Order: sequence, then C-alpha cells, then structure tokens
Amino acid sequence: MTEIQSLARGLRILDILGESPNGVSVTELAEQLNLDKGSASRLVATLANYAYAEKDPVSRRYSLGPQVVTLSRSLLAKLPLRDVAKPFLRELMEKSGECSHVGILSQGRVLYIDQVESAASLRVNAEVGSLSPLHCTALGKAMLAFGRTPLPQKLERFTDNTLTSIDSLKKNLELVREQGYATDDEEFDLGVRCIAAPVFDYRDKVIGSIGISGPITRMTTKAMPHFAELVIKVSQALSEKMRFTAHRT
Amino acid sequence: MTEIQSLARGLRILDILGESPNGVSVTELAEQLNLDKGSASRLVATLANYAYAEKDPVSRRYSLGPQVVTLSRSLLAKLPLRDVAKPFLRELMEKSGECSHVGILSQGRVLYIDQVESAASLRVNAEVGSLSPLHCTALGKAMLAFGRTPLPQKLERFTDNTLTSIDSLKKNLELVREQGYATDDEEFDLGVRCIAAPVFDYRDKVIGSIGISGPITRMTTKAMPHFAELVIKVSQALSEKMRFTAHRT
DNA sequence: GACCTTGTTGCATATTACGCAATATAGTTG
DNA sequence: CAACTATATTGCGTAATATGCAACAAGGTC
Repeated sequence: MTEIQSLARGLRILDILGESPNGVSVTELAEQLNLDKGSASRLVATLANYAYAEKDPVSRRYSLGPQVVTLSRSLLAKLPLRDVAKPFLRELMEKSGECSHVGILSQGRVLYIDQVESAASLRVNAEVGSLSPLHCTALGKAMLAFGRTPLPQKLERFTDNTLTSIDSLKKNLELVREQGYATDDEEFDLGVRCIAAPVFDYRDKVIGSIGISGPITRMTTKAMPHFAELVIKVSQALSEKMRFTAHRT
Repeated sequence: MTEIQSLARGLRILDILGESPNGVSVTELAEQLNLDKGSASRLVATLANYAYAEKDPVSRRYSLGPQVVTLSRSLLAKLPLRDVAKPFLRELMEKSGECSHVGILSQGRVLYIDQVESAASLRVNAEVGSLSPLHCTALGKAMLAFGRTPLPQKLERFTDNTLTSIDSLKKNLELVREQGYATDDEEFDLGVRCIAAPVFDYRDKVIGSIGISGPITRMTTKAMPHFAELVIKVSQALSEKMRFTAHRT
C-alpha cells in the first residue's frame, strides 16, 4: 500500500489539532511529527487555506477550522439510521425522561450519531461524534452481543465496575442475548447507567444500537426492568422500520 | 504563500466526498480533479488509512470516514459559547416551544454550533454544522447588524422573500439595530420563520447569535413580538454570562 | 466463460516537498 | 525604549516523492 506522505502528515496534523484544546504552535507541530518547522508551517498553512484549520492571528496558534464541522454534518446526514431513528429517540426520551442515543459501529468503537436530550440531562462524554469503547457501554455491548464483531482484546478500565476480563465480558454478553438488551452500570462514567438494544437491518444484521442513559438516582436498579422493556420495544420498532429503508448502514 | 499540492488535493477530495451523497468512485474523483486515476487512488487510499475516508468494499466507492465526526466534536467542544449557551437554548425552547439555535460567524457564513429541538420540530436545513448565508437568516442578520463584518456582496435568492439587494438589506439591518433583534421571514426556507439576537463578549464584540425557528403556523406575525422579547431577554442573559467566560470565541 | 469496466500497482521521470539557513515578527526583559 | 529571545515564515538547492503511463488485477455483465 502506497501512502502519500505529505497528505498523511497533513492528516496527522488535523488529529493533533483535534486533541489540543488550546491550539498548537508550529514548533509544537514540528516536534510531534519530527518535522522541520518550515515544513510544518507550510502544511498547516495549506490546511488553513481550505478551512480545515484556523489560525488565531494574535497567538498564531492553529486549531481546527469550520470545514470539519461541515464535513461531519455531511456524513451524519447521509446515514439512513440517523434519520429513521429520530422519532424513536424522541419517544424514548419522552417516555423515559432520560437522554436517548443511537450509535453505529466504527473503527471497533461505538460512534454516537444522534441523541435527544432530556430537559435535565447531564453532561456526559457521550455526545454526538464521540467514539466510545464497546466493552463498557450499553450501545457497544448491544452490538457486540448480537453482531459478528470480534471481541476487543484490550479491555481498558474506566471505573471500578468496568469489565476488564474477556471471560466476564463473554458472560455478560450471554446475558445480553438472553435478555435482549445490554446495560452499562457505571462501567464507563461514574453515576451513569445506560440501557441499549440492537438495531437490525433487512438481513437481520446488526447495524447499530439505540438506548438511554441517565443518573443512577433516577435509573435505579428497581426501575431498570421497566426502562429495559421500553428500550427493547422501541429498538424493535426501529429495526422494523429499517427493514424498509435504503439498504445502507 | 506556498501550498503543499498533494495535501491540498487530499483536502479537495474530502470536500468532494462531503458533497456526494452516494459515495464517489476513483474515476469520478480523478475527473473532478483532473488527475490520473492512479494518483486519485493513492490519495484517497491515504485518506482511508487515517479514517478520513471509508471504502465500501462491495461498491468500491469512497465516502467520508468517522474521523471527521470526531474532529468536529473536538472543535465544537472547545467553543466556550457552546457550553455557556446550552441552558439558555433549553430555556428558549421550553418557553417558546420552538427549536432554538446558537451560531457563530465562520467564513462569511453562519455556523450553527448547537441547537435544542422542540418536541415537534421540523426538519430544517439548519442543523448543527451547517453553514448558512448571512443575509437571509436571523442568526446571520443579527451578527451583521451589530458586528463589523462587511456585508456580503452577492445576495443569493432562496425564496421570494429573500432580500437580494444591498439596499434592502441595509435598511433591514437598520431595523434590526433599532429593534434589537433580527428576523427571517421565510427568506431562506419556505414556511419557516426565525428570530435571533446577537451575543456579545466582554469587549462588547459580537461573537455569535442565538434564536429560535419554527413554522409560520405557530410563529405568526401576531406572535412575533412576544417571541422577540423572549429571544432578546435570553440573548442578553447569555451575553452577560459570556462576559465572565474565558476570552475566546 | 469471455468481455468490459474500474481499481490498484511497478517503474522511470520530473516535479515537488523538504531541510537548512536567513529574515521577519512578536513578545519580553533589562 | 531598546536589545534580546522565541517563534513563524520564506528563498533556495537538493533529493526524495508524487505523478503519469501502462500493465495487471479484480468485479460485474452478457
């Protein structure tokens, strides 16, 4: 596989810009890429020319440009699941009172492609566009349990509840298949519980998952079965609708 | 200004991918860029290597990859206005019953950076991430009227109501300054009215605008003053809060 | 199973990006 | 306010790299 070097470098710069909250200077870029300052300067200037990066004239530091937002929107707008899921997300949110999400599998992680927030939803790190691990999220486990995705080998720990051994994960996925829904019981974010169920397409292939998340104060262990029933119902209705939708993601 | 050619070409490919709903073939890319098929193939393969593009194995057509979504999220998360505006958006939505938005100026257009949808909001093309013209949107006109942005010279027509002459726009902006809020009376989308007011930072510089949009059936001419009052109030409270926030966008 | 369309790869060449060093620009300190 | 430091940009020669062509491979169709 032949790679275009300077393009690859430009893309790595974008990655770096994305990870740097306060912008990046040309010298910092050059250091991180083991490049000459001059080369880094020219590369990032090119990115800025096309609005992929933006230069703060006063600090002369670069950050991401608006074009990435536009691209993201283009991508999300093209996902049929997103459109179809919208009313179901609303329904979920209204009936549960909690935040609802849809996600798809992407790069061995779960990509949140849409959400509907409840009136008093919390700030979780599960915003649209975030890529979260599969093994410690309800959306992720729902897809793992019903799909053909190989299990991740590295199970990073995020909280005390995170399942970090393959065996415990496998056992958990068995339960998910029996129950028809997956949970995340403070396995990723402390104080947050989630429930999710898979979404299938016309070939009964898992194409994503849908669910809700909320604080443990409202999503009590007692209330979980009730929430789960709701999520399952909605996920099945959504799958049904996806059957009659254009056959793409 | 020296531009890195192959990086620029890669970025143009991303632009094209964003505009193509059904993916793009290598030959189509080569045509659009006046490039050899081989070069186009290598460029887009590099993009795919870094998850900026994705290749459908069966159709062999390329589309945008998940990394652009992640980048977009990084950018939006870094905007202080977005965080601060969130509760105000909720308030606006709840009190008006309509969809609320915040936007900033970007590339001579208005970039919608967040929104809160009402229970029965319509599908507008003002989703998060969209770049809309300034002269025919309430958010845009609010920024034009109170900011130092030069007026756009080309006023594209979208509906019968679109203001397409500089004079009528200037006159309208005068009115905006007098009233303290801007409107979009079906000037961009048929059947949709919007109201917006500017948001200022600690230096009384316009950094964005906030507003609501809804169908003309609910946002009647009669109800507009009432909505406007609400929007102004919220925008002022938001500006107040932005005064005490980190001094960036 | 042969044909046609489309994508990928090998290779030689020339363009292009690179690194170095010099210049310019900001910010800082005496 | 001036000298100094740190950082960004630009000119230029060179060498590496991307390019275009053409051959090959892979899928789809008839």
